[in-house]
Amino acid sequence: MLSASRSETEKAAMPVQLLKIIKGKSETPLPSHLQKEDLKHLQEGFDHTNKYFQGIVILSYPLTKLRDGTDFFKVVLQDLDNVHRSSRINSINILIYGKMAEDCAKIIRHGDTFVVAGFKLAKSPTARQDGRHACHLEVSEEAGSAIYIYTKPRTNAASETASVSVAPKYAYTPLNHLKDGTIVNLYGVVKFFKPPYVSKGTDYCSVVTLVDPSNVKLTCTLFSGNLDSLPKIYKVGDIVRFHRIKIREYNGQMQGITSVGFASLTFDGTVGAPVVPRTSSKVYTFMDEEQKTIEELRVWAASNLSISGPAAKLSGVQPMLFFDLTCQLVGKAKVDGSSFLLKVWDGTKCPYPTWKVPVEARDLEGEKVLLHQLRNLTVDILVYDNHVQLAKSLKIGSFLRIYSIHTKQASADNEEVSHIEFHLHGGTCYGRGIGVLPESNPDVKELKAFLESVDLADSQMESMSSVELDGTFNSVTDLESHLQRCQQLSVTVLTDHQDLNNTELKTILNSTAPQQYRIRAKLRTYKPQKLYQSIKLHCSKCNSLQEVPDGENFDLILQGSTVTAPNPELHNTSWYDSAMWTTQDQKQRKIAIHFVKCDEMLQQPEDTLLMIEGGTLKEVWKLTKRFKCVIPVRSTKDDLELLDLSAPFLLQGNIKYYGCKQCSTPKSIKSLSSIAAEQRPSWEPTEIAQVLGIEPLQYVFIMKFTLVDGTGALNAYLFDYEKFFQIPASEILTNNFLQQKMEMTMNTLCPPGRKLDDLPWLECFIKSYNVRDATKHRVYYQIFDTTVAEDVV
DNA sequence: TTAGGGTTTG
Repeated sequence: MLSASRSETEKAAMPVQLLKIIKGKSETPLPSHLQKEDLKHLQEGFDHTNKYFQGIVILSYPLTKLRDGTDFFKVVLQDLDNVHRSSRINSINILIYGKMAEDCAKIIRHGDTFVVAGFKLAKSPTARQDGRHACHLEVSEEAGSAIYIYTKPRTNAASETASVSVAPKYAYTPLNHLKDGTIVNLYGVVKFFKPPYVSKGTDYCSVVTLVDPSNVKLTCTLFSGNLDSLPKIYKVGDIVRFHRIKIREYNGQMQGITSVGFASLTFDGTVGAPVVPRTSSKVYTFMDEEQKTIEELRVWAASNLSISGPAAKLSGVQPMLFFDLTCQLVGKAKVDGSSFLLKVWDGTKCPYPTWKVPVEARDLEGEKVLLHQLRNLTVDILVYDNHVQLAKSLKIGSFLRIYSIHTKQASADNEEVSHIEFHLHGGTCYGRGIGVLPESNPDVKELKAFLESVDLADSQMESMSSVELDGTFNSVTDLESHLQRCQQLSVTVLTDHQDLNNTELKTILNSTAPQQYRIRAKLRTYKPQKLYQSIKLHCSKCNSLQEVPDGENFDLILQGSTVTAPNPELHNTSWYDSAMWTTQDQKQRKIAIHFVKCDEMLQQPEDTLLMIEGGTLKEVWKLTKRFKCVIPVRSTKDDLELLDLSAPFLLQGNIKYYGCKQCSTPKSIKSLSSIAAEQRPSWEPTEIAQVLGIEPLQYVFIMKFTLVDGTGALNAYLFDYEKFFQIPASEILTNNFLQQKMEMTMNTLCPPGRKLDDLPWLECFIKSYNVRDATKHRVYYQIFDTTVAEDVV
């Protein structure tokens, strides 16, 4: 009986799902706009928009149907925060209607933590009899409610005996085990995608190619009449979970296609980013196992998926290329039957004159004042054919990613100089299309912050490339002569091997690896174009690479650590003095700072290492300005300990030092006392890491250079801590001057908008090496013993 | 049904 209802559950396309819980705390955060509401505030007349109520399931009733056939499910939640208070009333009835009732009934279990948002509050007709809260909460999908259920991992045995229902346990098929004619659940890393577009039939279509650690590719063709139910993929590297996708053989290869009940979750593929699913489902399962899968796929993808294409800014565009642009829509206008105009900006200025598509003023939608203010920063993008319908529906002010825009150099008869045109051609090759990004997207947040910082007075200047603004070049003529010089001499030099002769790229490409060569070539293009994206963290022990975590992530970890108050028993020891205070605000946060003594003496602030508990990001940051080193810690019962290794284990100056999660075995904080015993400790990060059992990660530039020399083209990787650019990779993220310097260097090595003939030469030393796995063998190239020429930097 | 990845030619 039970097993029958279970298979029914799985067939019924029912994503009822659970979020995971660890150490009593959910790791999957609720949407940030939601705020917790106390039981006592659940009263008529209060505004409950953007509020959620959370309680423990203490009772649930069988799923029933109302007279009109609607499913109905009632649960009772207890507010744990109120259990020990004087108020007698600490439970409330929740009435659930429709599909949500059915979904919840299937997975809910006594003791689960139940979160409800978007509820309607009404007088409870049974309050007198049941002694519960005077109001009840009504929830349904139609009312826009959302339910999140946090559950502890349940064993199969537990679910077999669960009295209410059985949580569906999904099995996921690796991509190398897919069989024709089956319907499966799977995970994959997005290798390629076409954002949803209007098909020639009745539906939207999105094509997605996935890979997984089996190294097998699967291209899926997804259809839906509802744009929202297609996966919300924003970039290559995103991770998806598909439920109930049908597998078919097509042209000798497996292919995925939507089947009844298809559902998807999409996750940011960045290592260390919060694991928050993007989905249109209000209710879905998500447990420990799933989170682990995402984290593993991220790590796998970081070292196995090629770095995503250039995410160019308008300031970095070159003629005759295709690129993706993240931007904001400022205006739009109809042009003719087969094309439509979008006016967008990203806060930077295109270094070339850009074309303006003539349209009737009355056809132009958008705020006139803003369109005028931004006239020198917006560009006109003409979209064609199948993209017109979607473009028409876009809202002014929304944030877009336009994929595979084509830049074309052209000149009108009445123009002396050529201009650059932006086209989004018809068709969907290479993922060409338009995607709308939500405001919660990290790239949008970054763009918004940048747009807000743009000084419109500056943008009125006729030309604003970073090179000219830098002040090094006083005029365009200076820049020209500088570049001319670069065309004769090499812009890079070898630091060794000067006696070797050059080898043509063609010869290298036809040779076996491993070997080393001296080459003379031009840098046709490079990735990533956003230079800060070239900075990664490298573990020299396990050789892994990871993204540099963002400040937001650190802030969250710090916030999480304030849950544990400093333990006064650990204060004032032989090797540190402690100070503790409580903030005066509502939160009454406790902060403790432990000043490490050297040779039993306190040092000058600029020589002092301190440990902090309960601090905010801002406080930690301020301390780094005044003290030599800051180590964020938290109290345990009998010792201080480092925070999670997703946070820096040490901050020194502007630099955050991270440890490798895989290779570190954190030791007791007491180990630091061995350095503190020295008379004048230098507090070297490597030494601190060593005594704390941390394998430090090093900041490194990773770039892919496409080099050409007339005989061939090859991609060579640059893996550089400092030597090539003569800029320490560890410092560039926090130093504007160094960022400008690096941008200028790249503009010299590969000046934007130049024909191949006009590019400067680079002298490089490269080595080839083999990379083999079960199915493939490839030869890679890496640049080494090379540096940017002195008069370039 | 639609599309089935591998740039338009405005």
